[in-house]
Amino acid sequence: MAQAAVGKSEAKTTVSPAAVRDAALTLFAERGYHGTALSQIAAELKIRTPSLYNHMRAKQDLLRDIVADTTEQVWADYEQAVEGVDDVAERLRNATRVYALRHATHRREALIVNRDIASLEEPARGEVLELRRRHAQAIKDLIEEGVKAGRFHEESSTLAAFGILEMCVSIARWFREDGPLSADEVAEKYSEYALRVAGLT
Amino acid sequence: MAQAAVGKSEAKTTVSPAAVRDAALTLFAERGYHGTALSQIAAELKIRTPSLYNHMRAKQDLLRDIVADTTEQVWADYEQAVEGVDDVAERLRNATRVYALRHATHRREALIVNRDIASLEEPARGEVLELRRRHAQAIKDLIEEGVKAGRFHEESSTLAAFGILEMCVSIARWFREDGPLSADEVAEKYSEYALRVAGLT
DNA sequence: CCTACCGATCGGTAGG
DNA sequence: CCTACCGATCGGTAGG
Repeated sequence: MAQAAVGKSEAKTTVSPAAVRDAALTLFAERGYHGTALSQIAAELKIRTPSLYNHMRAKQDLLRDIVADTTEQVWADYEQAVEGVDDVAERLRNATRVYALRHATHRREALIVNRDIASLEEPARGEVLELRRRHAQAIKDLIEEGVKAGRFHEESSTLAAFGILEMCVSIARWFREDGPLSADEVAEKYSEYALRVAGLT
Repeated sequence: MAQAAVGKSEAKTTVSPAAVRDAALTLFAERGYHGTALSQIAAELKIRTPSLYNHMRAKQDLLRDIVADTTEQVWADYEQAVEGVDDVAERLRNATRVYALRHATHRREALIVNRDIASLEEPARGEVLELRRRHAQAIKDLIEEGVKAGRFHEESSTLAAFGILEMCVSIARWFREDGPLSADEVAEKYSEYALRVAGLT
């Protein structure tokens, strides 16, 4: 909402790359990448379509930046969440808490990543998918480690890992900042659900 | 795969409305509604784009039929799954089992419903959303009923219901018919996860 | 930041 | 089932 800073007045708005990205975030999340025209992004910023090119290179670059940055941040969240935590149940709790939290605090980004990856061109697409695989594998490994340690008792680690992750993704679909629960509270609940799915004893 | 029945030979294939829908299912699921051109659907059927109009009225009608039929079947599945079942835990187990099963056996339909609803025009869009709300509310009601009966102990019925449903939706993203687990086995596991999230005692 | 404009492609129609 | 074709719109460029 970089746009909000200048209001909707007639004041000479200087559009920035960040403002273009923000408008793209909103529209891609609402209508999808292919469902959004650059003319709509321009209209949101109250400029003409060709003027967008002063702040970006191509429509595809907007998608790539959004998806790549978000995916990298998800992985960084994970690494930070488990760093230095010994107990495997706490590692899984932390990992799912930050993942859930990101889906509540970055709803547009999450919706785009989960919907428009197919619209992403190579090589970005492959890189993003690889990072996502690594994240899912890390969750799966945590479950298996917990089972071996006798803390969890869910043997289908792959199914459980996918279910846990997608449960968190769902937050982006319904969470509202002005709803009854804060992002932190929702993240706390969903990390608890994750431990139940893993079969915490 | 109505197309598979006639193979890829040069034989005079008579395209049918069902074949057009099947090709649309595959392509919409892969690339999204706006990411799929009618020329691509025609190419899949080895005919020219205008010939499609002998078997359909408009591109939007293809989407509407797919989404509306699928949503109605989800609701019918639910009603059948809980009918005549007294125990509330068994009702939740059955309801989530059939929902999970449908996402394994009708992957393309599920992906389209969960991705392209925004591309659906009114009034179909509103009708579909209403039926989906009713389904989510039914799951939520089951959880609350179970809590009152002392069978479950998860108080956040809304969060749990969304989490459970979206966990099942995830199946459409990764399930493979030739994978290690059958659709029935996956559905069984996920209905068990649902009971854990609900806090079955 | 704009107007003017490009080729390509879109969904869909006419008329066999 | 086809060819021929429609107006509209797409992402993007030229050139101020």
